[in-house]
Amino acid sequence: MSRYNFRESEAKWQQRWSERGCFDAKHDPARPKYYVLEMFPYPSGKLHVGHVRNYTMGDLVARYRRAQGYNVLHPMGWDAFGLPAENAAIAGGIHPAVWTRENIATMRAQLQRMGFAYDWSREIATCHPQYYRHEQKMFLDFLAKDLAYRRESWVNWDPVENTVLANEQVIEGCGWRSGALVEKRLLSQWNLRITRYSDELLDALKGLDRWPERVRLMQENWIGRSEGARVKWVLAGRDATIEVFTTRPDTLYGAAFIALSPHHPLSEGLAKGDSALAEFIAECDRMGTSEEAIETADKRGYRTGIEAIHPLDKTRRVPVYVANFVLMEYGTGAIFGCPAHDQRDLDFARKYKLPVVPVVLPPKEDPATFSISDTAYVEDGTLFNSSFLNGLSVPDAKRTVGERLEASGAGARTIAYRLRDWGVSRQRYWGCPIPVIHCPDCGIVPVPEDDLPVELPMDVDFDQPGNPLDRHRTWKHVACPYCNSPSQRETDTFDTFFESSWYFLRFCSARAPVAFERDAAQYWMPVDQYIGGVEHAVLHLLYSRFFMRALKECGYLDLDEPFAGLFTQGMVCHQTYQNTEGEWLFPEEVAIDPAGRITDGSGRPVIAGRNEKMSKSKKNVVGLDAIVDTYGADTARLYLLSDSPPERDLEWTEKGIEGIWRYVSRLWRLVSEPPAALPPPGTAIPGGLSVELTAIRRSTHKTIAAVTDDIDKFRFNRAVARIRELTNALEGVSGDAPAVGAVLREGIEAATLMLGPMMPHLAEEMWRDLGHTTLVTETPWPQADAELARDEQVTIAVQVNGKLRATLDLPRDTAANEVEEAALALPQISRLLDGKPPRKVVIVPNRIVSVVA
RNA sequence: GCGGACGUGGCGAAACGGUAGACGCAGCAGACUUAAAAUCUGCUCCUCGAAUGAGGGUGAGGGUUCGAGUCCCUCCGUCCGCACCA
Repeated sequence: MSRYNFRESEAKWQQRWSERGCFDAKHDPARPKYYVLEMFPYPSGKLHVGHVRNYTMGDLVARYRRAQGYNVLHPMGWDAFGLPAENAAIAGGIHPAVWTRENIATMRAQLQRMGFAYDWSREIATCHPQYYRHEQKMFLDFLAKDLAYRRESWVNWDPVENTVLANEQVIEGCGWRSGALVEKRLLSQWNLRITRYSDELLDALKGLDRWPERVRLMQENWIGRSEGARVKWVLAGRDATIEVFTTRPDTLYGAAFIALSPHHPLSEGLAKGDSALAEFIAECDRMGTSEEAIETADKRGYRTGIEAIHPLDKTRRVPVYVANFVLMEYGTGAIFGCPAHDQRDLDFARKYKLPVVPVVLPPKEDPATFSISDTAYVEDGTLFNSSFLNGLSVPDAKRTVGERLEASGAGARTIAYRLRDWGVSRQRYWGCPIPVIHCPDCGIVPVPEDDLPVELPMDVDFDQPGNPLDRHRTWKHVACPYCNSPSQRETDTFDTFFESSWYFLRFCSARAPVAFERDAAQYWMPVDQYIGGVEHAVLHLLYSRFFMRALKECGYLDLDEPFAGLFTQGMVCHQTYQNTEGEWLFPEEVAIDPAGRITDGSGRPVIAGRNEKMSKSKKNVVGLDAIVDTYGADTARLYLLSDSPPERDLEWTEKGIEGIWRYVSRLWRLVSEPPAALPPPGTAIPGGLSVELTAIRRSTHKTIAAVTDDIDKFRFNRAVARIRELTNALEGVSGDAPAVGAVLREGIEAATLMLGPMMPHLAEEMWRDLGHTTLVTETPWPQADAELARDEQVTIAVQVNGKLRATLDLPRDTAANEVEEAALALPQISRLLDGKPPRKVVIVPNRIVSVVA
């Protein structure tokens, strides 16, 4: 029995595809295009099987769409700037550029071994000056349109590493590497004005009907639109006002206090003459911003002694507090508290013994007796204790009070967003330099376009903590391009999400002297199918949507949304193992001894832990190279597609991959030793087939229709199951008549073509063995013949009182009265009816007869 | 606290409101082997039964329907996102 030699075969077909340029995308407006993209990887080292699941899905889509006649763009590149490269430099003395280049070479070779249908002529690496020069230009354009600006903001500062940390890099208030307690620091940082598009980004989510509902919801919550009002409160005895933001202007008559953020200008002003307040503010700053710090901290306030005059009733006054729970970054940095109808305000009021006056009466409550105890009432009701608002519902009261505030100039209805502008400055070396110069005379000036790119210097050292650009002897010292005074370059670099916010545009014309050619982008964009992890739901996926709008405003192109279709795939998981000391073990270090115990190979016991996402730190990774060496790329690909629905997590098991390998061998045997002799390609199938052969043909055409539908709907696991059903049936075909071979050939060819996007190498090998000289890669997707797929005989279920009692084989589309007659005549049915006529009979054509006794 | 998703055999999972468990993994039995591996064939939701068969079964409870894994309500559990957002 011959065995499929995947080693030879996979290398051979990869070479054929590459020589023929099968996957090079050509700009051709006459043809319908299809842009498939998987989120490009960070070149972290080596790929493990967990990494390649989404590339396998993307490749399936790309090859499938190509077979359907689309002009497919399917590129690959490298998100090549980032912290791990610098860490490698610090730890191993290797330059980040070298480390990154080597990793890219390794990972590119791994992807090529998998046989992915990428257009490698469009490969990009974001750390290349020919890439990042364009985003420096974009930044200058953003500056000109006021989409980029510099502002002081509070950041996470690691005092040991002397650098800013992202929120994700702060673990329980400490730096993830140094372990040092992270401080809040006020630093001058570049920001991108994403908030200019808050409303647009929110509204356009509705149109993204091929995005997962979950991701749209996450973005919606992240943008966090709240309708409310700004209300001005005049301070008694002072020539000043406080503006608060509220979503409940209807409860204004229930106001019991004003609370200011510790960073509110008024708080800071007052603190200058009030050392106790200054101390209170300092204490608030010391409080961490971690989840548990917020969870456990009490709501504390400092009473300033100032009173504010009620905007709707000049005779009423409320005390002004500075409170630790009020955020300067949201709304106006000041609130009014209505204890009766907000739980947090109620807790604060009880603590500081402030009055609790209900102003919304719940239905069926008596206004004379209704009072608030320890739970605020937040539902709808009828306004009372509220002057001109009395008797109104909450929505009506909101509108009425809004109109009144606007008429008197004391406030206005407005909308607040949770979304903040995007801080893009990083005190890092391995990133794109921010193209500005600090001149003592001209201030901060942009680098002239002709001087771009501002390239990273290569001669840097990582001996000391902090940003090497800052310490570089010459790089940062330049003359001001406008007045020639000695000046300094900005030494911060961009957040690496800057690069990934537009790389999909670069792929449209990857070697263009501009960021991207407008024509190419207008043809290829938007990405028709984007595939990646859900962890980017509000980061990369939101930034990219913002970039499209910002680039449109700067005249780069005329499109809003980058990704028309989005699919978020599940993770690949594997069992974890720990020894008794709690150290993690790689799967290959673990063995099962004859007694069935799990050991570490030298006999010491090992504890099998949870099934978790493959990660280096828990060592539950399966190397890609080892799998491809043992089973081949196609086997790995089919396993990743077949075992779980694509959106769900997949458990990688040795048994599972072995099962796929057995299937690969069976497929190989199906063509190399078919159960009946096959006629040459193109042999017509004779008429007058036997019942058995008709059934085989029907399976073939049904399978084509079902698999096509399944792939369209991203149900890859089901598509694989259908193909297996078909090949199982084909294995059972036998006979000597010429029609047998012809029908068998039709089935095997269809299966081969359908397997093409999943197991491209094996499919090519099978196709050639079937006698074809063409490539599967260049062969159209098979077409189902609806006529041939239709059943002539159907099995109809017969229920009595909802319970299945019998089945009935009848010709398709048998008349209802005949079906009913046949069903009632069945002995099992007539026995149950006991001679009485049924009360009711429901007939669903070709499916079911439901008898009510 | 707010928002969302999910709950089906030993396991991964299928199932336009219409025969629950397709397809596969694991397991059991058999064939081929001196033997093992590989391969092939059959069985495999639970209970009763030698068997035709009968009864039960999709986290729990209720409802709608001729008919509910699927739709509606209540509850339990798991997972995810956001979280002092006024």
